[in-house]
Amino acid sequence: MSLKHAMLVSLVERPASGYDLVRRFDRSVGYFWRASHQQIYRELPKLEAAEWVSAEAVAQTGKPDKRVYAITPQGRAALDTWLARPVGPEPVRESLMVKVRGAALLGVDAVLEEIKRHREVHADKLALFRQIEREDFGQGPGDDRKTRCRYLALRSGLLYHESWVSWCDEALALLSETPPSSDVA
Amino acid sequence: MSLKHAMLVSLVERPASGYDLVRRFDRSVGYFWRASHQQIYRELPKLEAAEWVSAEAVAQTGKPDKRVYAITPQGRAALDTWLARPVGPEPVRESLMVKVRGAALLGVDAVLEEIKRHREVHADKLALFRQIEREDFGQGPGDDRKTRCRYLALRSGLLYHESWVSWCDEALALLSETPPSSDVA
DNA sequence: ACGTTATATGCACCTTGTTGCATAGTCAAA
DNA sequence: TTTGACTATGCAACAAGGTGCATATAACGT
Repeated sequence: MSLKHAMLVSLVERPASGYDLVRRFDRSVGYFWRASHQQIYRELPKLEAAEWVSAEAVAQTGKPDKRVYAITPQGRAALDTWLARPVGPEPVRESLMVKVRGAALLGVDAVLEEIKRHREVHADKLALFRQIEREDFGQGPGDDRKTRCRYLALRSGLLYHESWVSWCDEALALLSETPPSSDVA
Repeated sequence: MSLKHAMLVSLVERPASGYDLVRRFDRSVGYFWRASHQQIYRELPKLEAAEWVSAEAVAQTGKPDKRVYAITPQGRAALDTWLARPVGPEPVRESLMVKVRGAALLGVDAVLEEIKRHREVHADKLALFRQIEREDFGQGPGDDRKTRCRYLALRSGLLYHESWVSWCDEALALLSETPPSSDVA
């Protein structure tokens, strides 16, 4: 429900083309909301039809023309409404956990590999986020609201990947040492 | 992609009707994979068409008739294939974080309420999971594979909600004390 | 001349998930 | 006797997301 709103938030900062939005989603916004370029380009005409954004064609030299979108007052109002509307946490969907449940019944080997792979992915993200924390927030979370919000977004990613790495370690320890015959014991 | 497989895993334990599956998803499986009854009933004919499950009509006294589904050897094979196929972590999609990013630009008040609500939800889950941990795993994670997998699923939920509660506390502290004029300072 | 990378935009098809509605039998309580 | 709770199963419409494919300009290197 909130791809539209994530795009609006991005457009509040400054107007952008579809391509710009894709890149923003790949960078900052993408830490907490993934979207493919197909999805984004598909939403833009809808946002325009709802008059939440206005579009302007911009000719460029040396590059293809582009369409630059800006948020409208109606879009801004829609965003305010959405911000005020309480929404619960996203429902959890973890296929890794489905596999762990499967491991209980079907054997643990394939899942151990999978857990190792997940650990690696999360550890990489964690290292990246820790580096950003050192570089951008070595002096603390900052004083103004904007900086602190960026800091909190980063912290959210940090805590998330930290807890996953911890879990993977626990899981690898517990499942590796389990005697193979334990399921019939 | 893994609602089908989550259902198969559930059916490996024992055959079940659609209604049984719904209840299992609401209870144990639902800690890491949500599914509505509409979704589950929609998948069942597809699983049957793929011959991953077989169905049998069962007449009951005192209750409506039901269709009981059991996993087939082909279903079991499909499940093994899926377990062995590496899949990355689920993409992150956190509308709360989109709102926090919005708060940086549009004001913090609505989002503070939202964070408080999230904290409450996560704290409730956490309390529940801690209670289950005490009751079922007071003596530790257990010795056999099945128990340990249940334990790990629980741990995953625990760590997840713990990290959210921590984040909410950080966020409330940082955003409450931010001087309201800081965005123009 | 040829491939690669970056810019820039999209369509088509399919799967997955949500929302609202619909039906029907049994049982217990009010 | 009606109301509500539990069992049991679904359809229709829509929103959201994923996969694959398609196109075009222009800079840069080889």
